[in-house]
Amino acid sequence: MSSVRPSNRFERRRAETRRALICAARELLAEAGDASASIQAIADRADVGLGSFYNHFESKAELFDAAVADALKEFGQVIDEQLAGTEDPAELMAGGFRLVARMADSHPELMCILRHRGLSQIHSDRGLAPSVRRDVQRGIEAGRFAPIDPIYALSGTGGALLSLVELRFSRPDLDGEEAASNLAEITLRMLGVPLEEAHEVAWRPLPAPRN
Amino acid sequence: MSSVRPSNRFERRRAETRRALICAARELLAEAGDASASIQAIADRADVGLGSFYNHFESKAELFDAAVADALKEFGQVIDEQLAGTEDPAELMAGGFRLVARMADSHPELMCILRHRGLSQIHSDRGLAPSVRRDVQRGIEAGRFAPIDPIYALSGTGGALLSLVELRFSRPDLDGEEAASNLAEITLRMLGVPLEEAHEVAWRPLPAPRN
DNA sequence: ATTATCTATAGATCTATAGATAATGC
DNA sequence: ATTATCTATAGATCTATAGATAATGC
Repeated sequence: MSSVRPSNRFERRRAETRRALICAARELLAEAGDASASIQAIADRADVGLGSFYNHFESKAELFDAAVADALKEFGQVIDEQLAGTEDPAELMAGGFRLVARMADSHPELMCILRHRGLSQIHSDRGLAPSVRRDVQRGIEAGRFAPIDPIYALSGTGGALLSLVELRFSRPDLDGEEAASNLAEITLRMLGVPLEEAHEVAWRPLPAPRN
Repeated sequence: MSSVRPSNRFERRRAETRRALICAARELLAEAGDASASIQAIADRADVGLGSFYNHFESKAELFDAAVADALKEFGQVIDEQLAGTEDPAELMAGGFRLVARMADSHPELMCILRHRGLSQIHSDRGLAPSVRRDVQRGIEAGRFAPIDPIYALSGTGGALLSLVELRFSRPDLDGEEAASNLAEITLRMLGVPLEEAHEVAWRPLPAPRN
């Protein structure tokens, strides 16, 4: 799964073309909110000949799927990295919500894609889902969360997270930090964390961002 | 807002053409999951001349927006009708979740549209949002739910509901009733309903469906 | 020699309109 | 007479490919 460093210049050049196409697709996906850009427009944005597209992808859908997967992967990496030092599953969950709200400002392209494609990826094995599933499992085992089939916990938390993303875009007038803590708080309740505890964790100061 | 009964045959014919176009758009939207159908294909499906499209809509997006609004309106009506006799806000909320899960089987077209377009409509003033907002408000006033700004309650419950819809489609192997009750239960917790009470309400027998 | 990329283009598809036709109001 | 609908089509756009060009491996 991990991308091996291409051995020779041919493969590097090929990989670079592919990367440029995926990057262009991510941009256009975020700008339009859908996959309506023409292949010509994608190739132009990637500064790549039209014919090259067909060297890498059989259809536009295939490229956009790859672009979404790429964006979700980066999304998961950013969050995981920022929360690497946190152990408590409840704090991890709340931290995730609050970092996502901030990413609406710092990584708008990523958040636009999540907003439009996230729902169908809630149970995907890429992006944030595996981490969330693991944290839920851990929280239940530690008695921090009430016992529940993780698939429902994942659905509930994922849905709440996506609605937070939507809220950040559709209501930019609202305070992002406040929205994130509020939604984090009620999501912790959803997982069975007592009311006072959920409140405390969701509004606790965040660990300082890494580099 | 309510559609007045057209007075003469001209207006009825015009309304019928518009209705056929919206109906066709709903079908194609549900089938493809996006707005990629051509205007020609829409007109064909509606059994209407291509030129007629431009008598009613300026662009494809305008028609699809109208189709989504139409679907959401019907969605709200179906749910409201089925839950007309229920008073308790917690029971209303749980009932909504469970009816939506059933509608994945009984109204698949409606649910497909909700699945792909619902997130952006969470705070809309059409569809189910106004009813949910009202029920949340009532539940807080009655002390059934913990106090919270309704916009966050709406975000959280809406997100959980949409993830239930997604789950019904992406995992048809799961028991729909069980999924609905589980997600209803944790959503009630989210609103501050005590654990045992949330469980009881979410698994309580539903009122018999009305004709 | 091999392989990726690029340019040019054929053919398909789509949008939007013009002008003809059919149905209704008054 | 008026208005909605329908048919036919011009022009734009898009997809996919064929063949030429450029870069690298061995």
